[in-house]
Amino acid sequence: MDITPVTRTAVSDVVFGQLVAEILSGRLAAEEALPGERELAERFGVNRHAIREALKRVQQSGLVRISQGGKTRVLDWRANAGLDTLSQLVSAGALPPLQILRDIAEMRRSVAADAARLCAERASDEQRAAVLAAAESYPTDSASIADTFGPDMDFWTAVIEGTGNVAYRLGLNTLVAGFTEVGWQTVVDLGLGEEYVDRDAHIDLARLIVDRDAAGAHRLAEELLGRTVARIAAAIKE
Amino acid sequence: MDITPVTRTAVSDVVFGQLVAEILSGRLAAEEALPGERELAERFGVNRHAIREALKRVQQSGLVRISQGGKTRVLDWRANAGLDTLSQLVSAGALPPLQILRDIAEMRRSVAADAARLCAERASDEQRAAVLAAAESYPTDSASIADTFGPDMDFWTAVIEGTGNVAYRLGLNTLVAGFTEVGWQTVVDLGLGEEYVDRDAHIDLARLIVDRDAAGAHRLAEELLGRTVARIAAAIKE
DNA sequence: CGCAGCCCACTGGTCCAACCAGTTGACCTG
DNA sequence: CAGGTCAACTGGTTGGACCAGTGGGCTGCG
Repeated sequence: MDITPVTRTAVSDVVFGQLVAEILSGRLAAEEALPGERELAERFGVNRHAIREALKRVQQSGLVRISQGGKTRVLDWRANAGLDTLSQLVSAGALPPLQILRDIAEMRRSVAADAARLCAERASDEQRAAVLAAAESYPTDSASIADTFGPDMDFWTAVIEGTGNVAYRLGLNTLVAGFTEVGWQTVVDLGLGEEYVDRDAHIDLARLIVDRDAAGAHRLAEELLGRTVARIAAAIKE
Repeated sequence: MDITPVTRTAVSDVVFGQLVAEILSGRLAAEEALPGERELAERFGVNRHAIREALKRVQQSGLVRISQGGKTRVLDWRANAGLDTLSQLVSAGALPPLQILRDIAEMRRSVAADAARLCAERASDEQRAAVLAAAESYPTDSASIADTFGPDMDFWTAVIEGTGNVAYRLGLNTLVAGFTEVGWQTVVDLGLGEEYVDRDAHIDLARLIVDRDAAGAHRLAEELLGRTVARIAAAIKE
């Protein structure tokens, strides 16, 4: 027997999801006017308040412009949406999952590589020790990719924590959210993520950081994360 | 006479802002329970619906966990908030503006440098031409920093557009939003942003991109944006 | 006396209905 | 025909009622 916890979804969440999908997929073009709240409420078969809760969130995402008295209009999401919208792009089916995966991997590479450098440069002794400890928590060889996800998160979180850069910290959260949305089932299927299992490389990287070898840490991190980028790029080409 | 357009702020926006500020500033600690919606409505002096609209957005920002029947609890924003929360950090006064500025500048450096590389590698002819055109639109010498903001945005937008990386595109939006929130008054006051005015360097960079010199473009972009990072770092030290 | 189990008070979720407040354009007036 | 007026939209706000989970206190059985 396979039990999954029931997921009770709030109506406003459903409305939000559908509106976002309409916009990101381009079915609602930029500058186009949305139906009025009352009409949306009728069409969705829900109360107007639910529509408003959803609409406010769509606005927060930078996807529409709401103005009292006037109509609510769609914005060009590429020019106005924030990085947090990344994860919605997947579920909206606006872009092929593999492309989003590649984009995430590329951003991760440059951000994490720089983080490794900064961490080596200015992290405290405790923070650098934490990085090494996280690296050593990596499972040995035979572990499956799924089992490596946790330790990998811990490792990079420790590195980024060592930089003291909030933007990197929050950016990591967003990228992980986007990645999760794509689902690492895709990752497993494609045989991506060899890098994850490379325990030794992570320990080497941690040592470089502990030794304050900023340049070396930067180089190794870039190489390490570049592997994933290359794999995805290869998968796309097929 | 100095006329500023009146800004009519929705009550739910005010509530949202205050709640976010309470959380980001740490006055509401993680795992702490928020007052009930009915009590919040009474304390803010607004209707419960307004509270709910705000609360839903706070949830979307990853700052609270809402559960029907149970109480709404605060989350650890460093571990759960997305990059879009960056701009709120400023207005909430959770962190010194200069630190946020530094963090943004650092992230911009690594992202934009990588974007320059990728753009040189794989942008179409039209896209690379657009980059060059944007660079040439830079004002000459005597322009003030404020006047350079527009052209600078255009230039980097063109570069990132050339990479075809959505994550970079959306990330740029978020970083700019955060930067704007800090207010470039701070930037001007500190005499930061010499880089902005360096028209020649941008044209050189554009040429490297047009010539598909990925490594060269990466190096120059990193140097160019690194100037800002260094300036801010120096300002912080004082 | 101890504890299982019920029950109610409290949480958030949804709905209905009304009214306020800007925006817009059709229409009427001079 | 130019101008101003006003009514019919738009979103913004309020009140109140009720549904639906949660959790702790109380009750009553063993």
